[in-house]
This record gives sequence, structure tokens and C-alpha cells, in this order.
Amino acid sequence: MAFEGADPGTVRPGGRTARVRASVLRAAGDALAEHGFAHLDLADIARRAEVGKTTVYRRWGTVTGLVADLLLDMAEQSLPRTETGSLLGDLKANARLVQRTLADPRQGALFKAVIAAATCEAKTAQALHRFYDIRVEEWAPCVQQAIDRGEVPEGTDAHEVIRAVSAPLYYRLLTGSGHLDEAAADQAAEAAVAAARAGAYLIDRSEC
Amino acid sequence: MAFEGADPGTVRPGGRTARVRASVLRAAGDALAEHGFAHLDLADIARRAEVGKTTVYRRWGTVTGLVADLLLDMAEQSLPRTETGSLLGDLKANARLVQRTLADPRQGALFKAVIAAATCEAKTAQALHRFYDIRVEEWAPCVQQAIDRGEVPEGTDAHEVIRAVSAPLYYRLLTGSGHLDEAAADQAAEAAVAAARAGAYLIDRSEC
DNA sequence: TAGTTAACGAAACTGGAGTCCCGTTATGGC
DNA sequence: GCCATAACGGGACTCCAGTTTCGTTAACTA
Repeated sequence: MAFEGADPGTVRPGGRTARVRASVLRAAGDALAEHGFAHLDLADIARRAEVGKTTVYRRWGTVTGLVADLLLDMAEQSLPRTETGSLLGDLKANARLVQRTLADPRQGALFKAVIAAATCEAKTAQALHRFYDIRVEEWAPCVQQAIDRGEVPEGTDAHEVIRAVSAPLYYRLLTGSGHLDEAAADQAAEAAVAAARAGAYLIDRSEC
Repeated sequence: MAFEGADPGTVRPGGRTARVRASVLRAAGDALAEHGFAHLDLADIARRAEVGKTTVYRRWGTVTGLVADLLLDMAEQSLPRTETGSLLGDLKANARLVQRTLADPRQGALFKAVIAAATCEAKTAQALHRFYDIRVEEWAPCVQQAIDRGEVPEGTDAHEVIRAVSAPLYYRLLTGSGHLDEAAADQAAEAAVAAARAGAYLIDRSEC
């Protein structure tokens, strides 16, 4: 006898259950990239995934719930970061990775849709938050190395520097100001380095 | 005899038509702030606005269409910018204005919803784009003044500097990393100034 | 490898978002 | 002030997103 409140998919997570999840999440990504967050239909996703409509509703319930799970899945697939030996080089590599992702029609649309979904439900917002935490955590060490090399002042908030690289690219993506080209990526990296050198991202900021 | 294709509200825009628009846009803002973009119901907005459901559907049709019109309305109400005499002072004033707006529960939720809506339809995205263009245009002169004073190198892209101030605040709002407090606003302003001084926002960037 | 039951899937069902119809109100031009 | 008609509003209607039901399939355990 199972505990009544257990979520479907948690007791027998292997085999078919895992295949269904993978198939549905892939279909969800495709559908989000194509139709955007608003014009999304779970029945359409079920059709693409060759899965029963009932299954999608039972396991994920809502579009935002499905996106939250998609984000958990996306968070697990992290790309290895490159190391170039200088902070500017590392951050440019990071910026170009973000830029290429957001400029790609499918991926860019997907990220827009995922961000839109996150504004609509706390659980989805939390999943998005977690996704970016992981990405930032992945890249933060290159800032620490720069601190160790003396490129950037002691006490610089490494996480904040990484976020500073992404922020202008996402801002452009969402507000639609200008193209997301390599120049934009390089500019974001250079601005972050210049600001970090000047001590704009020091952790202890009691007086400036 | 009227031209069949004319949109409702364009032939007799005064009196009742204007009152209905104002009432519906206010109700739409309230509803967006409360329920978010996804859980929005045009019938609910009609009820709040004390207007017929049919009217809302006839004039705006969809949620994204209504948000697009709301953005046109928001773009018209611009706040006067303050002048402090230094670039850092001006940008801090700008940053704090943005931060206070986004940190405010109602306004913050409204902006999230509006951005979400803009990811779902081109017309709405264009309206959002236009809204930010106006805001950026409004604040760009303070960067030009800094260039004239010699605070910042000749050829600095004034618009890009203004966007650089907002970007990290919006990034925090959407990805949910940390609180949007005054320290975040000041940091955004300081980082923008430092990057601008270092020439990160020069227009001609053939080689760096 | 057999038994238990978690998880899936097809089909019927339902409620409410969005549409349509037509009578009423009030704007803008004279 | 008066007329033509743009724009509004109530109510009936439709259609499909989301739910419920129940029979089928296939994980996990021993």
C-alpha cells in the first residue's frame, strides 16, 4: 500500500517513467521555443511526445509546473568552462557562450519562455533561480583566480562579477535593444572587468 | 459610412471611449500585479473596470494586446530626471528610481508580468522596446554632460551606459538572485561609471 | 518469474474563456 | 438641439483546455 500523497513518478522512477519524462521535457522545450509561453497547450506537448494527455496533466499539472521540471533538467546539463589565463579572457568566453545561446533562435526563444513562466509561479521562479545559481557557481572560480593573481582587489564578490557579465545580455534579449552579437558579449565582459578592477563589486560596502 | 477596417475607439476617441480605456488599463495593471501574466482573465478585468466583457474583447482581443496598450500608456507617463552635477550622482539617482520601482510589490509584479507578456507577442515586445527606448532617451543626457565635463572618454555610448545601470537590477528581479535594495542600486551605478571611465562603452570598438 | 500495484492511456465529460447577436447609449458633426 | 452611427453591454452560445473514469501495461520485489 502506497502513501496516498506520493507524487506520481516518485515510487517507480525507472524505465517507462523516465522515458516519458525525457520525451515530454524535450517536447516541452520544442513547443516553448516555437509557440512561446502563452500559446502553449499541454495536449500538443503530449502529442509531440507520443504520450497520453492524461499523463502530462497527472504528472505536471500546469505549464509552469512543467517548466519548473524542465529547469531542473536543464540545471543538470552544465557545460564545462574554459580557462584562458586572464580574467578578461575567461569572462569573454563566458559572455560569448551566453550570447551564442541567447542569439540562437531556438535556445533564445526557450529562455524567454522559461523566464516568462518563472514570473508566474513561485515554484518555477525557484527552479530558475537554482538554474542560474548553478551556472554562476560554475564560473565564479575564474574570478577567484583573478583575485589570487592580483588582477582584481581582495574581497571582490566573484558571483556578482559573473552575474554582471550575463545581466546586460539578458536585458537586451528581453527589452529588445540592439542585436546580441559578439561585440555585445565582449562589451559585457570588458565592462565587468573594468568595474571589478575599480572595486565596484567589493563585498564589504559600508561606505563608498 | 465608416471604413470597415477601422479599429474600434479610433473614430470617436473622446468621452466614454477614453474613460473606458483609462478604467480598463488601470484594472489591467491591478490584475497583472495581483495574478501575474498567466492567471489573467479578461472577464475579471472587465468586472474590475465596471465595463462589459464584450468591450474588452472587442477593443483589445487578447491579454498580450491589452498589455501592449498598457505599455503605450506607461510610456507616456515619464518621470522627470534629477541632476546632481556628477555622473555617479545622476546614475545613482536613476538606479535608485529603478530599484524602488522594481522593489515595490505592485510595480515589481507589474513589470515582471509585462516582460512576460512581451516574450509572447511581437507587438507587445515592440511596445516594451519603445517604453525602454523612451526611458533611456530621457536619462542619456546626463552621460553626455559627463563626456562634456571630461569625466568619461569622448565617444562613449550614452544610451548603453544607461542600459548598463538598469540591466543588473532587472536581472536580479527576474532570476531572483538577492534582494533589490539600495546597495544593489548603488553598485549598479558605480559599476556603470567605472566601466564607462575605462572606455568599455565606446561606440567605435573595432579593436580592443 | 510471478505477483503487486505504480504509472500510463483512451474516451467520455465539464466548466469557463472567448464569440456572437442585437438592443441601448452617447459622441461628434451639423 | 438633433441626427447618424460609433461604441458599449447583457445574455445566449460554442468550443476546447483540463478533469474524471476505468481498463491496460510494465516497474520493482521477493
